[in-house]
Amino acid sequence: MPTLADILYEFSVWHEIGGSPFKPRAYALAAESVTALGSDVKDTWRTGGVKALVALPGIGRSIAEKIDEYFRTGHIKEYDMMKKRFPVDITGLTRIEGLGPKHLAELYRRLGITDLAMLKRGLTRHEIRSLPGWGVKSEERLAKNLALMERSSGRHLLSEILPMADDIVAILSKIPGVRRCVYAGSLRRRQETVGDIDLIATTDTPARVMDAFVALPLVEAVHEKGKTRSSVRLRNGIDADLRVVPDEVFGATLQYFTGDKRHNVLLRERALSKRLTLNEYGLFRLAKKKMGERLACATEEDIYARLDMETPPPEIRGGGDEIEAAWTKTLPHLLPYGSVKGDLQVQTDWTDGSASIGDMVTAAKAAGLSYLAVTDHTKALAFIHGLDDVQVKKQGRAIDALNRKLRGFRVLKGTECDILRDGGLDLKDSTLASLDWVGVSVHSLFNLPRKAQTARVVKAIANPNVDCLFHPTCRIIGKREGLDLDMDEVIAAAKKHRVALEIDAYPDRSDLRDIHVRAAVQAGVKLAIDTDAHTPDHFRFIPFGEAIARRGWATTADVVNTKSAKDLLAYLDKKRKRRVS
DNA sequence: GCCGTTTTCGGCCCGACTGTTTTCAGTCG
Repeated sequence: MPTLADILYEFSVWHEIGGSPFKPRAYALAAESVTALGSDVKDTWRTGGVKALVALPGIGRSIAEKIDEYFRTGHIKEYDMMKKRFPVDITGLTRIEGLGPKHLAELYRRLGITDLAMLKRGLTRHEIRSLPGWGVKSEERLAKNLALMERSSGRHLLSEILPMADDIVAILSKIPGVRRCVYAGSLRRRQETVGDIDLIATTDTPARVMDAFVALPLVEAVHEKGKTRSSVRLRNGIDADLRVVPDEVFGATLQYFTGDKRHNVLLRERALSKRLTLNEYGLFRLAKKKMGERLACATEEDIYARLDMETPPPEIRGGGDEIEAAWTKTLPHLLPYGSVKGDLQVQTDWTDGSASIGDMVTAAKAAGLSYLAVTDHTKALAFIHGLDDVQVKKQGRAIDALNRKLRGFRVLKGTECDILRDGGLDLKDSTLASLDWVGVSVHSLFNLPRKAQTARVVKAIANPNVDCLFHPTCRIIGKREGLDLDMDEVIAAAKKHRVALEIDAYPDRSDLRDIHVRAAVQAGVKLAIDTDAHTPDHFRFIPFGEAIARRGWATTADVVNTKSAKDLLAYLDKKRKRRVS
């Protein structure tokens, strides 16, 4: 059975083929909404049923009932019927650039093409060029884009793409005639994964800049090349789009291409309601359905201000309630980059880290931090020689000795204590009570059923010696789904026991993710932003953790390690009085 | 099908690029 998002997307394509004017958009937006929520759609449904689903953006009565049917029965009758009448691998085929609903319908009706293999056969036999509206060029283009799709590397972790994007921006900035150059899109919004690189350049000589762009050595193939927009495949398998505009409309273009799509649709609808129209060249008055005077274009702030809104930071532009908050001028003051003062999850060569405590301190200092917590694994992780109670005490004495030598930097004694099968902990309470910072986490039995897994985690954080739940869901992006946890229950337990939830910034973890951060913040649960550093080089992940916090609407006050070491220890002292020793 | 600082009815974002078209349809972001 395809995923829920795929099904909604296929409905959208299906209605597009059928010529329905507005249903395609409705289903497409619902599909995006479901994708953005991930597994939490099912949680929402489980706790609130159809009624709770309707409250989600882009989901109304009709779609909510289909989702309900999907979760209850594993099928959607209307979808199955649609599939019978149009047995086409819509999701698979539309991954090819330039192949949309109308073409799919044509290929199926005239040639019976339903999947990639049949499409390839049609291409080699040159059956496609003779279809009405098609020609040799469009057939060749389809073949080229199919090959590019097969060699595409899919979505990438933000941390992989960001340095690459910085390099490309630097290269483009040197093209003669370029005044400003930045990246926008999902990169600027700091989404956890990025599909392509959206670039904006301003210039008075667009043609020259475009010629230079598509001729760059790092460009492997050109999808499109126009006067103001070009799209290319880079040699590393990633697509990049460049938009070129006059410098004076930079703000409008930046707003437009930062997105996301739903945010922009809502914004433009809001503009329309004020008899204005918004595009990548500015915000204009609308007179007799024609564009009139330009009201704003230089900066994003100008545009939002003319719509009587605050400017939402890019990280929270998702087409949800940031629009409402911007309108009512109640946007939160998100935690600024550079706010984290210490890293509270660091592994050393006492277990599976690569460097000594001293070397990690040196690297943390160089990264601008003023403290770190040494949190080596515990003995349940035998294969990496996790520490037992005696070794933890011994490490503590080593840290005391190191602290006596350090100036302007503090090393906290900590642990990443394993959560055992029954929710018990891998170190004695007396050992835990002797530490400055106790993190706990799951490293085994990832597939326990939801009820048992939730009970296990909740029991662990109910231990009064625990300060933080590390990488709470244990997902690994692209590899491991993560624990089946009732996050509402975990968040409620964290609140009750005053345990912080970690934002593990290690790129393929990114755990908590944005929506759970948001739920934690709304519940008044504190967060810790850590890198999970295993080498000195890993402290560079901190901004990625800060980005997740920002996407979850967190402020400085929500994150415990924005405090100085002294304030953090004072804060933890209040908890320590309740500890069992 | 969704949605509401104009609305429970009647609206629904906007422009660039391509190819096959002599004025536009399809696709994309």
